[in-house]
Amino acid sequence: MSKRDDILNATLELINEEGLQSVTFQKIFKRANVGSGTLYNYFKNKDEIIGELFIQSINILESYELPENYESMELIEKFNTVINIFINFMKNYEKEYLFAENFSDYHIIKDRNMISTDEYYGVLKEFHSIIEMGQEKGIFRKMDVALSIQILSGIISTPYKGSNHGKYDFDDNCKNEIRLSCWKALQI
Amino acid sequence: MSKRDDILNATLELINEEGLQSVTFQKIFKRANVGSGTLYNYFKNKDEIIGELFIQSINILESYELPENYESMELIEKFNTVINIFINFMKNYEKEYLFAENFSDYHIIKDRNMISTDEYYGVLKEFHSIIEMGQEKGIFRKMDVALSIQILSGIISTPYKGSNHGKYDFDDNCKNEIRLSCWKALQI
Amino acid sequence: MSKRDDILNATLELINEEGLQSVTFQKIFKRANVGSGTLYNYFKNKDEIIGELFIQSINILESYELPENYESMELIEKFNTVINIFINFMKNYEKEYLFAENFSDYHIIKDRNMISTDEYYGVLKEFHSIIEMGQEKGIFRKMDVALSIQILSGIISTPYKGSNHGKYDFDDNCKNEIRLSCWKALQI
Amino acid sequence: MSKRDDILNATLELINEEGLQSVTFQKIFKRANVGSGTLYNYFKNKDEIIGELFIQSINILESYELPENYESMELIEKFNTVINIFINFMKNYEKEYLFAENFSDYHIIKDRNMISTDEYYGVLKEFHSIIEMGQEKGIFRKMDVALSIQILSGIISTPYKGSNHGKYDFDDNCKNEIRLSCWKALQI
DNA sequence: CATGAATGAGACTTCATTCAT
DNA sequence: AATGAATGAAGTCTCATTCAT
Repeated sequence: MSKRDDILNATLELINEEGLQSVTFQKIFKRANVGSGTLYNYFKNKDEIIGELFIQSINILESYELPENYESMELIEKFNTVINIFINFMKNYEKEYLFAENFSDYHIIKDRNMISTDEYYGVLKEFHSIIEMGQEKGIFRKMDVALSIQILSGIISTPYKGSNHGKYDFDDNCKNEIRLSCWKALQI
Repeated sequence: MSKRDDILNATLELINEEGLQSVTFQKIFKRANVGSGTLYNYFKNKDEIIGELFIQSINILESYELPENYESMELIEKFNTVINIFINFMKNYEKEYLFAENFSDYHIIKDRNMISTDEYYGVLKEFHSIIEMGQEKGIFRKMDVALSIQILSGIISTPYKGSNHGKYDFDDNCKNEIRLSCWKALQI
Repeated sequence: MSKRDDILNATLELINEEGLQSVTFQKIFKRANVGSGTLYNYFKNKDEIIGELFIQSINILESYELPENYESMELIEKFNTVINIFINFMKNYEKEYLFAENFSDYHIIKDRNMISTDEYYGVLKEFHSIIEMGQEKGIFRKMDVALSIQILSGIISTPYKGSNHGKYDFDDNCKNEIRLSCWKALQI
Repeated sequence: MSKRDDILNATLELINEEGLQSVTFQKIFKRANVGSGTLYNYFKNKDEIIGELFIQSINILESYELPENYESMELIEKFNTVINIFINFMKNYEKEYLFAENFSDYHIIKDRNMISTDEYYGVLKEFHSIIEMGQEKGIFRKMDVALSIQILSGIISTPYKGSNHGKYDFDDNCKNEIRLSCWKALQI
C-alpha cells in the first residue's frame, strides 16, 4: 500500500474513532507511520485530505453492481434488491458510509463549495427510476421523488445507527421489517 | 438575559453556523459580548459548555405538552398528534434538535460518559405506548418497539434534514405524506 | 481579628504551604474568607501584601527581650543567651523566619528596593557587640564582624532547616552542640 | 550547542536574574532564540524544564575530582581540600548552586516527589568519612555526622551568600577564616 | 467598608505548515 | 520522495484588578 493510502486510511480510522474534530495531523502521522512532511507531498492541506477521503468514500459507495437479471425483475424484486445492496454497503463500508453521512457537518469544506453532498450518491440513485415506475403503475403515492428517497433513506439508515445502542439486533428479521416498512411507506 | 445564557446562546448559534469543530472561545465571547474570563466564571472549560448546551437542548425537547383530550383520542389521532408535536419541535427548536442529533459525534464528551444520548428523548417516548397498543389491536406488525421508533424517527427527521438542500419544501403537503408514511410503515 | 490580619495570615500560611510562586489572589480570598475586592481596601497590589508581610515578620523577630540580668553576664553567658533567643525565635515563628530568609528570592520586590534585607534583623544584631567585645578580649579571632555574624547565622539556621529532612532531631543535645560550635568557630 | 541546551541555559539565566516565579515561557524562548513551539519538542511543560535543570545542576555539582594524592593526606589537609573544592564549586557554578539550594521552594515539583533534594549532594558527601575519622581519632566531638555536615555547610554557604550584600569580600582571607571556623566548630 | 461578577492582558499550549537535510 | 526539527499564529485558560452595587 502506498504512503498516500496509509495516510487516507489512518485519517479515516481516526475520524471514526475520535470524530472529525479531534483528528490532528500529529495523530495522522503517527498512525500512518509517515513523517510529518510526507503529507505535504500528497495533500496541500488538511481540507484536501478530508475532501479526498470523501471522494474515495463516495467512489466506494458508487461501485455497486446490480445482478445480471435485474432489468427483468418485478418492481418489488428490484426494490428489495436495491435495498439489500444499500444495507450491505452500510455494513461493509460502515466507516465510509458514516463519514459521508456526517460530512455535511464539516462546514469548512461545505462552505468552500469544494464538494456538494446534495446528490444522491451510490445505489440510492437507483431508487429514482424504481419510484417513478411505482408511481406510474399506481403502486406508490404520487409525491416528490426526492422526498420519497429521503423517506427510504431514513427508514434504512436510522434503524441501523440505532442498533449500535444495543436495543435490538440488526439481523435478518430486522432487515425484513425494514424492507417491508420501506415498501409500505410509499404505497398508495 | 444572564451572561451565562448569552454564552450558551452564542455557542449554540456558532455551532449551527460553523459546526462544532470550528467554534473557538474567541468567537464565543465576541458573539456573546462578554470578556474572555467571564466564560470561566460559569464553565470550567469548553467541554462543559457543550455538555450544558446538550442538557439544555434535551430539556427543551422534553418539555412538550399533550392536548387535554389526548387520552380520549383514537389511536390514529394520537399517532398524528404526536408526530405533529415532534415535527413542530424540529422546526421551532431546529438548532437544539440538530445539535442534540449530531452531538454523538463529539466523542470527547461521549467517551467520558458525561451524558447518555438516549434516542428516546422528548416526545419520541410517547410513541412507545402508541406502538404497543397498535400491535395489540392487530393494526401494527409485531416487531421490536425500539426498532419501530427508529423507523418513525427516520421517516420524520431524514426528510426534514433533506429539505434543507432545497429539492422540495417541508410544507403541509410534505408533512401529510410523512404522517401517512409513518402509519403505513408500521401497518400489518 | 481584622480583615486585614485575616488577609496577611492567609497569605503567610499559603506561602509556607505552597511557596510564594504558587500563591494567587484567588487562594488568598478563599482562605481569608473575604471578598476579592476587600483586598484592595487594604493593599494596593500583591507586592504590597508581600512587603507588609515582610515588615510584620521582621517586627516579630525584632520584639525579643533580653533577661534583666543580661548586662551583668559573662561574655559566654551573653553569647549563649542570645543564641537561645535566636533558636527559640526560629522555632516559635518558623513561618515568619523562613519567609524572611527566603524573601530575597522575591526579586520583583527586591529590584524595586521597596525593602532591604541586608540589615541584621532581630536578635542577630545583639551579636555585634558580643563579637566586638570577644575580639577585644582576645577570645575571638579578629575578623570582619559581619562575616562572624554570617558564620553564626549559618551554624544555627542551616542545621535547623536540615533537621526537617529527619536525619536527626533538633533536640536539647543538638542545641548544645550548636552553641558549642558557634563559640568555637569564632575562637582564637 | 543544541536547542535543548539553549533552552536550559536561557531558563537558568532567567531564574538567577529574576527569580523562578517571574520566569515566563515568553522570556525563555526569546532569550533562547527559539520558537515557542520548540520548547514542546523537548519538554512536556514548564515543570519539566525546571526539573531537568535541577538534575543538570546536581550533575555538575556531583562531578568534582579529588587530587591524586588525596588518600595519603593528613586529616586536616583532606578537610581543607574538600572545603576548597566546595567553595570553588559555589563560585564557579554559582547559578547552579543557588538554583539547587533554592529549589526546595518550588513546591510543585517537591510535592510530586519528582526529585529528592538530598542535602548531601556533590562534594559534601566527602565530609562524611572525614568527620567519622576525626571523631575516631578524638579530634572532633562525637555528634551526629549529618548534623556536623549541616554545620559545615552553614559555615561555608551562609557567609558566601552574605558577601553578595557587599559588607565584606569573599576573598582569600575570608576563605581562611571559614576553613578555620569549620575545623574549630567540630573540634573537641 | 465589603462584595464578587466582569474583565482583558498575558500566561501556557497546540497544531498545521515549512524547510534544510 | 521522505523526513522531522523548527516554527509562530492561534487556541485555551489564569489571574490580578476594577467597579457597580
